[in-house]
Amino acid sequence: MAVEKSKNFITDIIDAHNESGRFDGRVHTRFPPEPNGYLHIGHAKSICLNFGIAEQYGGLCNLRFDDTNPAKEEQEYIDAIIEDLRWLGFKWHDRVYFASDYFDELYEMAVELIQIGRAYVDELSPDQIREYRGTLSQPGIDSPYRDRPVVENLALFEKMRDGGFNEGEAVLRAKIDMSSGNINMRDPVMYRILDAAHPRTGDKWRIYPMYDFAHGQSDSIEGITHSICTLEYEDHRPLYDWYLDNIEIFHPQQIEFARLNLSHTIMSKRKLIRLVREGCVRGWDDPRMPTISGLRRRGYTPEAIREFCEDVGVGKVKGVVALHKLEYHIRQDLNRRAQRVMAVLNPLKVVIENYPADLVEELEAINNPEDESAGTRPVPFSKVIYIERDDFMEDPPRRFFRLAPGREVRLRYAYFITCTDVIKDETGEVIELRCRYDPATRGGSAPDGRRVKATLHWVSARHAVEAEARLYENLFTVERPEADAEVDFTNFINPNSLTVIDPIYVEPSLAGAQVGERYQFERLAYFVVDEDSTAEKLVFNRTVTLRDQWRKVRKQGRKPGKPGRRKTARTV
RNA sequence: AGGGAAGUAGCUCAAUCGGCAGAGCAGGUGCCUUUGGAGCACAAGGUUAAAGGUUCGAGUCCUUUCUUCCCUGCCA
Repeated sequence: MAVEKSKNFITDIIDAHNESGRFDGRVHTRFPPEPNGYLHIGHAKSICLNFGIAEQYGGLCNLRFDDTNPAKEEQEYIDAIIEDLRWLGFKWHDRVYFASDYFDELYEMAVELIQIGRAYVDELSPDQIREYRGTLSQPGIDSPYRDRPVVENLALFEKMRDGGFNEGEAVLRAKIDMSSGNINMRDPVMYRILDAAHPRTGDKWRIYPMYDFAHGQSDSIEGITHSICTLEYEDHRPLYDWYLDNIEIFHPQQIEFARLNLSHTIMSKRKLIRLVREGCVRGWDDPRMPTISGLRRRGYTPEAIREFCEDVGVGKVKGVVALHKLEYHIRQDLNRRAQRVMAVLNPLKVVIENYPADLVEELEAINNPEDESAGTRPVPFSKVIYIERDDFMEDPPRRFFRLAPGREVRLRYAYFITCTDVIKDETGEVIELRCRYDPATRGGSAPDGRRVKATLHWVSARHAVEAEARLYENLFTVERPEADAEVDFTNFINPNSLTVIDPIYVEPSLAGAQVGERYQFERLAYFVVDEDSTAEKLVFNRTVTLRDQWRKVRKQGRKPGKPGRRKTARTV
């Protein structure tokens, strides 16, 4: 497959570097997740960007875990992140690294900064450090420990490393400028003491580097040329540059872009973890979650996600992308590849009175009209079938073309039928339809050329397979659940985000469906077989509905009804 | 007078050296149809945040103003 040539402000910068020869034409990026949660669609944008740019320029992209905080990071997340990246289809070969791989080198670099008088051990308490830092509009004050001699700092830093201090009693700080307008430059902490075992280094260390001290140097060690990160690190770039310049090692270019925000969902890891821990969803891979694993279980394809990221583009403007856009891409992809089947979610029994009671016909159905090679399959037809309850109205409004008393419609791949009778229970609810079929319309077309306005999907009652359907809607009822600082985002959780229908009736060809297989239930939606499926019962997750123009028609159809209300209002 | 960044269609992004402001999605209208799907056609959508300046000509260059966002973890 050809590499898509995308152009954006980052490729402009790279092009300029290539012209000036700053990196000798080399392009080497990295994707640096912190293993403290699962990857989500926002990460996908960064992943596509970093791996995509490397591919586009014939360069490389490393996978590097930013594991500098053992208090928050776990092996479970490392494994999940790798699985998600693989699934998305990106390859880093053997270039998977960990910031913790560089703890020894980082330590030596810190010692070097102490030796040239640019770092010192501070014994101020955390609270004092905050006070001394000043505020956004007021400069900070130098720590009383700021001007210790080099030898003392060296000894103290060793003491930190060797357990001579407790957590919070001492930190190593860069000596930069306590009056800087950029708070990151007010003697930032380089190392802190953490009494936590690290998933990879065990208990070898009790001091751990801060992000700012680890990231740039890790980039440098790996020979990264373009260190692409999100906008909130713009303020950190001077510090990124300062460390590299003062340690005097290879200097990559940090570039910041606007991370992805999606409407009707949240992207903050801290909040996603709350959804999981507070039981708002069934786990990180709940199909309602914006996580990669959630989208996977929902039935999304890697291709659709990648197309989406490409479509969204890269810029520096913070905005919110409409969820519609993601849905557009999964429909686009699934329309091409998903096999069509018939399934009835909300059944209405139909008895075809003039059809022989014991006859079963095998009708030929097209598996995928978008892909002839997908072939056909037989679908059994018999006297009693189920149709969708929504496909019948006893008193149909204008523009409702489906079944109604006396009306003729097509049963897909089967026959034209005409509704002759409506059977109701004692409450007046329609429980069964009586219809007659035209034997001459077998396959779905009339020899006399007469046409019908609607085609209905159906399932033979005798042959129907019972299954469970899980219908998902947006997890949140508002576009921006995080926008209101006063109201906790959990208040906007959509109570109807999951609807379970059990049973639904699916055509018998689905009997052996495998977990992960994607289908289009004709006229309804795309579904994927969920891992909760058993030999006895299939479970289908609704990935995304088909675009439903009837909904629009119905909305407009209400308008003619409104004048009546207005009339009433006027007369009152 | 804290520091940093961003303002182009409802949303996300384009616009070469300064040369008639474009695309995709959403929304609208219509056509077509054995998925009311898919597809196709058409129309609409803008004082490029604002003002001033330079210029034959400014989204683009200069000045000022406005709005929004980020930054006061021993998180990343």
